[in-house]
Amino acid sequence: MRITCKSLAQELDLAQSTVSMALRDHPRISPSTRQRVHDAAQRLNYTPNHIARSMVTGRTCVIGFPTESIKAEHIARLFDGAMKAAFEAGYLIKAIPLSTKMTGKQIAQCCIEHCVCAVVSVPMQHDRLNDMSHALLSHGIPMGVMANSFSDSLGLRVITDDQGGMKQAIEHLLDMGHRTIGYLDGDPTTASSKVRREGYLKTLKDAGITPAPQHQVETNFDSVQTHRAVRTMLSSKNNRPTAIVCINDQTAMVTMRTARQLGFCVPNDLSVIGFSNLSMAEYADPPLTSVNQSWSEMGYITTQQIILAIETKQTIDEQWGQQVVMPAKLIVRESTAPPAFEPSPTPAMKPI
Amino acid sequence: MRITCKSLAQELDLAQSTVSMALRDHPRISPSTRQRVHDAAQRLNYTPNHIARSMVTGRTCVIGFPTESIKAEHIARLFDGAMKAAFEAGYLIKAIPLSTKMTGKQIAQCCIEHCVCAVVSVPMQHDRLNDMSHALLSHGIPMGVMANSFSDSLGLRVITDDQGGMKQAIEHLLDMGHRTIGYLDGDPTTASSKVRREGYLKTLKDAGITPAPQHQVETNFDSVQTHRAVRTMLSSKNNRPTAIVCINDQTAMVTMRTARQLGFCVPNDLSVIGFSNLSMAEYADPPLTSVNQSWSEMGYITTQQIILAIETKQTIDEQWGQQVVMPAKLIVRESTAPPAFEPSPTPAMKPI
DNA sequence: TTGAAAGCGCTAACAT
DNA sequence: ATGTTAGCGCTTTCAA
Repeated sequence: MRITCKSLAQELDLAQSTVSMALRDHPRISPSTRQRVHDAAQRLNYTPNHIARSMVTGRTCVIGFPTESIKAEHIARLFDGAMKAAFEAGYLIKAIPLSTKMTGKQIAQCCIEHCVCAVVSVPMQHDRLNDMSHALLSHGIPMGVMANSFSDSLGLRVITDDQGGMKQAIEHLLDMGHRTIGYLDGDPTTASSKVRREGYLKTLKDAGITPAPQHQVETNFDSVQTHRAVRTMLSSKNNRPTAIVCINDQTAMVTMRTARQLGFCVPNDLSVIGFSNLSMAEYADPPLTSVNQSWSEMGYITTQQIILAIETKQTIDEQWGQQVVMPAKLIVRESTAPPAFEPSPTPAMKPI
Repeated sequence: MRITCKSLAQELDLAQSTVSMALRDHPRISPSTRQRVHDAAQRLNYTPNHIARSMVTGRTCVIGFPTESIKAEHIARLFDGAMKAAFEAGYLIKAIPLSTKMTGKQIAQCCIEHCVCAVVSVPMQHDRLNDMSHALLSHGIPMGVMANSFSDSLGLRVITDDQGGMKQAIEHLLDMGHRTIGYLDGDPTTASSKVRREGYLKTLKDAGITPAPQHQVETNFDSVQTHRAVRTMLSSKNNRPTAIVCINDQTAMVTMRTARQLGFCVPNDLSVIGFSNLSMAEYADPPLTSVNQSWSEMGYITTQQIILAIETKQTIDEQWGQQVVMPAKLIVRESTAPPAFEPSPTPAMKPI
């Protein structure tokens, strides 16, 4: 059924090893033989068997991508970048589906079973990542972590400059004249939340502003909590923010919707900024100003670097603790504008 | 370095084949030996080598998922579903990145090289799909096609009931009293476009309504063209639609934004319906009524069925032309409402 | 320049 | 109930 080196060799009355080498253009095969082999391969529709090759070389040219889901846009983009970097280097990505209960060690085990040359990981809890990293490295399998802002080092890390991104967002608002800037956090225990909030606080501090505690609210990434938080902030008669910066785009979308329900016009009465620049930012009304994170590029760079590490046979010590910081960039759209010159009177609140 | 059956066998002074069978709980290995082997495997941290297994069984338990990109939400969801179905059956998904120039035959070649047991394909041009399908099937590799509405059969197809979905959308509007319903198409040459438009026309016809030609516009999935089309439709003094149904959610988002720019209130002055129910529909303002396509489920079912085909060794004839139709379901949110009782006067158009 | 042989880690047929 | 052997398709010595 399937044409193999062996069947080609029989066909051409050559040794199987000769065929194998000819197909890979090994210099010690004469040009004429090489040509004959190539012709026959073409004619008989020979397809190399990468599995068999892996068997002997011990290298599969496959990168594992463990994740619980790939639905979320940022994960899909990481995967996309990883897939492209892999492809360019002659590698392929195998998705390793995870259940929430799997430990880091089990994930590593799973990757090892499937003979991946390396692993690139989406952000996950610190302990899990740490366990996985150690289990993997003890088998000599390098790991890269994408978009995970933890400060201690595990293998290669490629992250977004969260703090710098937040700084741009705040400075954009400051430049336009905003002085009362609210902040909607998600889950403040995550690493990127911490770093972003630091960016928010530090940039304001450098401008001589200390935000009121009631203007910094945790939403737990929940629409209802976000809605309530925005409503509370905007109801303040004498100290309402003229802008709200959000931990992500979903939160920003809910913020814009809530503001409009309350009779505020975005951006004239309230500026809103998101974080991540998901595709919905572009389609929002008004289009959402958001801090772009280069998800695809993070996937791409991580994979590229990890392949480099494999191919140059870097030792684990050499990879350990490497870090690449991808710049974040504020994409200014139409959800931000200078605050009204005179603090606009709070519009009549509509009931909800 | 890596513990193998062989090294375990040496350790336990058993035959390598005994170890192999014990690990897989073959009944003919005595319970005591089996236990010894399992204990040692546990202790020495043995990890099976799936590549080696594939080598001898000839089955890799890997499904190929060829695609140019995985960024788009619908593709990511198909992948997610496929990944989960695969996992449950002990399979894994390998992403096969495609460049736009690859022919169907080349794609098949690539899948074959990487020794996939089966292929699940995202929607693509008919000829490409057809070539791929034939090349694959000639090697005995079954293929499933997800979300591709072409009418001729290639392997297994799992599609959305596009026409039924569109019918629900139109009936929802008719039930609320709409009689002038615009339609924004994308690229009418694609199969799903055709089927959806048929759903639109047929449902209206059954209600005794023939839509005006100027209310059916092709946007080519372009924001600028969509904007222009909406503006034109809504400028009509005496025959403007009270609702617009769109080929996808992005088009619907632009429609809502354009309507608002023109001073129309969605849904009171204009109802808007999208198609696909991407996550942005939920975050839109107002939240977008949209026809849900079960992307994950399509990926899941396709993969499940194709694995079934592999494992029951279905002949190609048996798979050929199988089709599963997934129901579409209108998700009613807040972008649709009954039309104003008296045709509302066209609001003063704002300049753009 | 080419052929022969070994072996990657595993499974499965056959032998004991 | 366990051991021995062959072989999956390929790469890589080592011989000729």
